[in-house]
This record gives sequence, structure tokens and C-alpha cells, in this order.
Amino acid sequence: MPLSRERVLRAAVSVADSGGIESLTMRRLAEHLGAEAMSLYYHVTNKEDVLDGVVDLIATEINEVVERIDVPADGADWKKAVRQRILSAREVLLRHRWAPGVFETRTNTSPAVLRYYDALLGMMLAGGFSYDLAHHAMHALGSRALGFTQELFDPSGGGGATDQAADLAEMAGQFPHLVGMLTEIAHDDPDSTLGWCDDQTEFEFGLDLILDGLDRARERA
Amino acid sequence: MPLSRERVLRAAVSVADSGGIESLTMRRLAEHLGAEAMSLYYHVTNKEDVLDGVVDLIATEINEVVERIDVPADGADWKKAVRQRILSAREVLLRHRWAPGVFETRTNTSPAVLRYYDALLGMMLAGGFSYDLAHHAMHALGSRALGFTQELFDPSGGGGATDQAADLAEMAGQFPHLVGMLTEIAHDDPDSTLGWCDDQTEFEFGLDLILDGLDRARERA
DNA sequence: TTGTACGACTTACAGCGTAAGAACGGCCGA
DNA sequence: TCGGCCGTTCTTACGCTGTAAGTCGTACAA
Repeated sequence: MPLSRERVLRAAVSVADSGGIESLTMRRLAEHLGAEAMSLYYHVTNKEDVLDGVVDLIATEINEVVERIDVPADGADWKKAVRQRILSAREVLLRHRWAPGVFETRTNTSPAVLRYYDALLGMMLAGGFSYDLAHHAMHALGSRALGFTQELFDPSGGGGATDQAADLAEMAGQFPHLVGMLTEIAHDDPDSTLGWCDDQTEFEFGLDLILDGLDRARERA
Repeated sequence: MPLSRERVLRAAVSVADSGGIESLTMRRLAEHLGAEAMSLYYHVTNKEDVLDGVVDLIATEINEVVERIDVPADGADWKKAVRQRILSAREVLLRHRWAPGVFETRTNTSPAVLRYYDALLGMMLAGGFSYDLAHHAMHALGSRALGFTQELFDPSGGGGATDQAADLAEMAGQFPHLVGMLTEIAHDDPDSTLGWCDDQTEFEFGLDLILDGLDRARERA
């Protein structure tokens, strides 16, 4: 089977899936395809192009999933439709946990991502949004529209379960509120899913907060 | 003046400020300090450590700024205090535009970031939040708490002003809603500030949406 | 049969992070 | 005054990265 851009990109996703994004080098990618590194350059202009293509591939996978969801004909319940769409997108990203980081580094916009946003926008417009409010909505959602958020610190991160109590006590002087919160929350569910400490419950809480806010803004308009 | 961890980290910020984060290599950093690359390793364990330190330095700069803001004594108007704090943090990041990307790659949490979040949390608790709701709030804010968001596609990105109209017309078939929106919005203010198309107005819209939502959740509790 | 274009390969290079150890300089006990 | 020590810096070198340049085999058109 000859090389092709398609095959190269699919292999790239496969390599990243199995070894993480830092294991995706041109040489390893070639090896995975039974070829030499430089051979890839005939089908791909450089590594940036590979990453662009990979993002497009993942976004395409997302589109395939979300486009199977049947959308309410009247568009009245936009919130439910948007919510379902976003949570479905998230499921795809959960299968490629390295992907959010790559999405964030892209500066060229993938057509598939555009397509995704376009459909999302369409739902809001159908639900009664003005262009202006829909525009704000897109920015307010940001990466959450595609199903992920990036946390800047991970309360449950680092250290085993036993150390954790000791660590907390030690930090209490410096960070009293954080320690108080973490102690009460006992937020030690290990099924943190995407990014760092971005679990499903928290994601949905934030998502609903925004969607509800947008709905209220729409009603006021 | 001898090398020191402090001096190395400050130089790292300076290099990134002037040449972007991709220009920050150990060799260039050393050159900037009038030393050899390997000399840095006496003061710093490796490049990851440099990046950790840089994040801590920026977060410290943020803390210095936000801690000068006088906080309402009673904590009743938590929303105003939190809002002001976050927008001030944003101003610091606007002086180091490469920084958000570095923040997102860190897996070890900087003490200064913890300190920042701790104080933010304190404001919410003083404002009547339960630990549980405050916890949700932290996740809902995510990186926005520190003053930035990362957009996944940039509507105003790429192409000169003249090309843009032509591009839009060309894309209208594929992305009708996006094109419709962009046409109406004429969202061509060039003072996009942080990340890609993350301008001040949009940031504040999203921030207020979340803060208002949190306030309502607090009232209901 | 010969030219031409495609597609894969070989070789090579500069730049990266950093391991290992040598060399320097200043202080301290003899 | 003289070692010796030790904190700090430098030299050298290695493996890895992305990729520029050029070579080679094959398939097909003339």
C-alpha cells in the first residue's frame, strides 16, 4: 500500500493514541508506516502540516459523531441540542486525550473545526440568537464548545492518597481556603477524564452555567 | 554578577518577552546571561524546571498586582472584587503574551498560582459561597480565573483586509452561518489582545456570564 | 526505446536538551 | 605560604529532532 497524506495522518493519530503526542516524531511516524522519515515529506510539507492534518482528522471524527444526532426540527430547544452536541464532541476527545493540547497550538483553522462551529452556530441562530449574541456565545464557550477545558491547577494532582492528607496539613498555613475546600470536598475521584482534573461533572457544571446564561441573555434581547 | 536561579528565570522571561517562547532555548538563555548553556544546570535542574519557574515568576507578578487592590471589607460584593482581580491578572498576561501557552503545559502547580487561586477562593467564601459551589466555580472559570482563554478558531485570523471579503464570499457555501455572522459583525478590530481573537470585550462578556451565573447559583443555595 | 515524472530512499546538517567530567577561583586549616 | 577543598563555570560529546539536497528505481508516454 503506497503512502498518501491520508495514510500518514491516520498513522500520526495512531502513534499519538498509543504513545502520547511527545512520541510523535517524523521518524517514528515513518517507521509506523514501514517507510523512511524523508518519504513522508512528499505527502506532507512539514511536521506542522502533520499536526494541522491531525487536528482536522479528529475534528472530522467529531463531526461524524455529532452529525448523527438528530436535531430538533424547530430549533426551539437549542440548549438541549447544543449541549448534546458538545458532550458528544467531548466523548471523541476522551478517546484522544493528547488532542486538546494540539488543538490549542494550531494557528491555522481546520476546515473540519470551522464546519463544527458553523453547525453549532446554526443551532443557536435557529434558537433565536442574533448574530451578535451568537458571536459572544462562541467566544464565551471557547474550547468548551469542542468539549474540553484546560485547568491551570489540579487540586487532586500529585502524590499518593496517603501522602495527600499530610501534604494538605502542611499547606494549610499558606493556602487556608484551598485546603479547607479540598478537605471538605474530598474530591478524590480518580476518574478525572480530560486535561488535568477536568472531570465530567465539572465540565457539565461549567457548560450549563454558560448555556443558561446565554439563554437568559437571549430572552432579554 | 554571578548566576543564580533567580537571575536565570528572570532572563528566561526576558528572552521570551522579546523573541517569543520558541526562542527560549538553553543556549540562547545562557548567551543572554553571558554564560554557557551547561552552566545553567547548576542552578536549574532542566528546561522543564525553567518553565515551571517562569510560570511561578509570572504568577508572582500577578499576585503583586492584585494584592495591591483593596478588597471590600465585608466581602458582600464578591463579584466586583473577583472581576477586578481577574481583569488585573489579565493585564499582566497581556505584557507576556507567550505566557498562557506555557501555563497550560505545566503539570506541576506553581506555589504562586496556588496562592492566587487561594485568594480568589477566599473572596468567594467571604461572599457567601459554600465550599462545594466555590469548587464548581473554580472549575467553571478554569484559565479564565487567571485572565485568559484560548480560542480554537480565530474568525478574524489570516489574510489581509482586502482578501478577507473575497475569502468570505468563497466560504459562504460551506459555512453559511459563520459567514453570515462575520459579515454582519464586521468584527475587524485589530486590537485582538491575548491568544487568538481573545479580545477584551469578549473576555469580559464570558467572564460576566459566568460570574452572574455563579451569583444566581449562590442565591439559590 | 527513450524521456519524464513520480515516489521512495540515502546522506547529511544544524540545532536541541543534557550527561560526564575537567578547569577555575576563592576560602580555610596547617 | 602552601596545599586542598568545594562551589561554580566551562568543554566536550552524544543522541535526538526536523528537514535540505540529491539519488535511485519504476511506470508510463512518446
